[in-house]
Amino acid sequence: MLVNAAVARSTQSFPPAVGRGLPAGDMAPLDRLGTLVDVARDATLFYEGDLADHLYRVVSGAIRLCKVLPDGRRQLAAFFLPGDLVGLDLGSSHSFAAEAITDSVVLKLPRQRVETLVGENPRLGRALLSLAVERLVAAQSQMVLLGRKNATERLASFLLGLIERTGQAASDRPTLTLTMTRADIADYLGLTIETVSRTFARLKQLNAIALPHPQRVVVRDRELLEELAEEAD
Amino acid sequence: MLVNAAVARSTQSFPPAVGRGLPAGDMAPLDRLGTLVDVARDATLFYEGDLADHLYRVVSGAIRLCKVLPDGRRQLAAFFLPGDLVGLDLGSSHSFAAEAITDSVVLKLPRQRVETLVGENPRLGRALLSLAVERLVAAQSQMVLLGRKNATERLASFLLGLIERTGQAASDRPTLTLTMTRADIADYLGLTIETVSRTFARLKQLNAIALPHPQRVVVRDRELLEELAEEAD
DNA sequence: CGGAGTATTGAAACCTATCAACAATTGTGG
DNA sequence: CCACAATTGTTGATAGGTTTCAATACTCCG
Repeated sequence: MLVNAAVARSTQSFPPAVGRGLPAGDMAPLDRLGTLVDVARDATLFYEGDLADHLYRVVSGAIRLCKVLPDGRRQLAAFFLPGDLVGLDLGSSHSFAAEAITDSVVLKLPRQRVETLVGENPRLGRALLSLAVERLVAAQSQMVLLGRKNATERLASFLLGLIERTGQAASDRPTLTLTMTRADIADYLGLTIETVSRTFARLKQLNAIALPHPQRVVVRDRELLEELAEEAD
Repeated sequence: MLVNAAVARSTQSFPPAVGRGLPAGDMAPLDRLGTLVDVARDATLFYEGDLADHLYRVVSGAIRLCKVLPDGRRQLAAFFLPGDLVGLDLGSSHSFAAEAITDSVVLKLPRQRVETLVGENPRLGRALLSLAVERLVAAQSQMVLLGRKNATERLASFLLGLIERTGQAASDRPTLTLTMTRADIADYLGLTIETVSRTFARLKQLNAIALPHPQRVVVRDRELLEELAEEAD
């Protein structure tokens, strides 16, 4: 499951998507420590209930944060892409599990080292606070989606969010590669896989998107997608 | 709307419910600055889109954090009780509005002062980070509720959460006073007022609660309520 | 090429929303 | 303190979107 990867330390820079809000380079000190770890598809970074004694930075691949209810219902709270930090709830017990959606590489940072670093480097502390707040705002916006939006609005919002996060925002006809399955999307949007599938069909029929392949989405009409998403912003 | 209150500074200590997780007294420095402000029922602390240039601490009353979609659908992201901090997303634009549920008093802290204080006092920064993470975890747990739970499970979870937050946890037969209306509860749980009302009736019929008054809930069977809530924890 | 996993599509059931009427509570003024 | 009006909450009947159950198609890979 968790296998040490070829230790390619060096001063490599990770893709964006981290402190998309404010401080960018302030997170850099974190990359100086920690070990690179390979995580196979569907392997677990940490389980719900585990002590949160490590912080992870996604180097490549994709991670899902999820919880399973006693009767098997599942809800995803977030998708993490390269550059993202996983496991901010340091010190407590994880209330969600983290699993690899595809074969991934993560940088694993011991909690203690992180805290030492934060103690020495106030800017890093500030950057982490900004990041946590940013995540909180995103979570609240997902609460609006889950609480009040219908299936079409949910999927449209999801696709628009992916466009933002993957840096396709500038493109006039953004193309997305969905690393996650319909089940993951469904559990993230609070729907079933069947409804997700039907809703993809609806978006296709409305000419908002094309679906040359189940995993490949071509946005044909971004404005329409935005109307369908009913974003308040 | 926003009226300056009698300036009762002093070293009064606010009710708990703040850093319920880890650092408690580390938040204290915040109370040294800022002005007390009266907020009338249904008045607005800040609107969605406003620049977040103040942090608020609830002294008395209750605050709701909410967003309204273009067509009028509303979703609440949080209820804030005495001791809670409102407006953590300092520096950006508020993505949610904050409104008083009842006549309330809040301590209003200018952003700049807060940031200065954080710069001088690393423990405060750490406390704010813990708080933000705690909020994030709560938001994620609310995502499970909104995405996967039915009406009964939602209301049961909501009542149990209130018991925790209001310090009734120890009581064998906790009694809650609901300061918010059915509409607020509905918009927090992603339901309609009718469904909330019917679900209260169901909980009453199951003898999980008694409802001597629409605003007063007596928990008659906490274990049953916990079973009904289907909490994964 | 064939089998496992994944995605799509159809029909029926179910839970919640909607529309509507009524009851209870609160607040106000006489 | 009562009466009325306005607000808030409850309850009923129906409609509707999503889920569930089921069958079929597609994709990936050995």
